[in-house]
Amino acid sequence: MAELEDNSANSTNEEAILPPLCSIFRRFLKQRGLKFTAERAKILDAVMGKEGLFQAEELLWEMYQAEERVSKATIYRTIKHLVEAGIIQEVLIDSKQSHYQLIYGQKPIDYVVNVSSDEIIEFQDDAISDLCDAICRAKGLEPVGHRLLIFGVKPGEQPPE
Amino acid sequence: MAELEDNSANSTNEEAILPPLCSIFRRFLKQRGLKFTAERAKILDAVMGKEGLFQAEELLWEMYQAEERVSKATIYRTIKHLVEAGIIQEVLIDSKQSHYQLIYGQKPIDYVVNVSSDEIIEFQDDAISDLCDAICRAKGLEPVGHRLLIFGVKPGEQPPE
DNA sequence: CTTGCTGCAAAAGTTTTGCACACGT
DNA sequence: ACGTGTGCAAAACTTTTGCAGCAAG
Repeated sequence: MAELEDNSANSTNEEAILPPLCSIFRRFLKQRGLKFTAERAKILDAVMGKEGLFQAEELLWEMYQAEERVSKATIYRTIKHLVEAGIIQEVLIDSKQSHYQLIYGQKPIDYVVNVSSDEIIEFQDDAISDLCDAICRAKGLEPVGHRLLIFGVKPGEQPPE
Repeated sequence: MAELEDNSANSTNEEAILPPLCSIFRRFLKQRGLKFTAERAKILDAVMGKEGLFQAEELLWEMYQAEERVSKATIYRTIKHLVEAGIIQEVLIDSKQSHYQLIYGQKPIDYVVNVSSDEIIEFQDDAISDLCDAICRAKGLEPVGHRLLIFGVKPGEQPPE
């Protein structure tokens, strides 16, 4: 089995000292009586290499290119586990396809979507995060994250009133 | 053709005096050289009767029950126009199915999702809306809306760390 | 009348599942 | 050994599209 290097801290998250992602995942799997297989290791590796958003088919294609052949079914099955492990998050941008992003050890990333051009701008804003946490607690729940898309148009191109 | 009653203000929005939704939609269609048909009228009617979230198949089923038979294809085609007309909004909750909600004349509704139970709590918060608008303008875009989901767990049931 | 619309069924695209065999623990 | 995982291909589902006849402007 391909033992993973300990490249847990990816490029967008260098400040915090966190347990290696690979260990996190193994612990999660063990705790559920699931197994850490070569395929899951490869997929985790591929996910760690992604910056920003990615899609299941994209991952499949890139792994195929990199000669890391894993079946489509396994990708989808593993993505589910990664989401449950809190390592990646599902970000819904359009309804046709799921997008994911690495979240382990990262602050929540939100998006401004330019509906005129489909351009997507990432941002992080503590005021938003704090407000979301407060709202969540006000509803009696402990916040575990949020997902925010803000839609805007280029000034001058108002949408239908 | 079934001429619509002027029931434009639905139950969750009684304060503002807005042009009837039906007129809004007709104007939108005319402006694009599209036609206002009996089917579109029936679908708009069904949408106006919905409170909160709904799905395409749900609408289809309810209309079927109400003897307002419209084909699946027409539902989907009309939903697209309603979104473009700014009458309904797509709300992405899970990646399997699109959810929609009436937005015309309504303040943006956001959601707190209890991931332990899949319960969805609606809320409105001006601070969030204002902050979103400000962030959007800071990116050089004119805000047209946003979509926010906050995820929380029942205290005591922390998700995997 | 011209152009767009509808319904149907088939297509398309993503995600899931059944099964037989292979592999962690 | 036992219980999961994997790959494959087929299935399941939502959403889209082509086409022939129909209807709105």
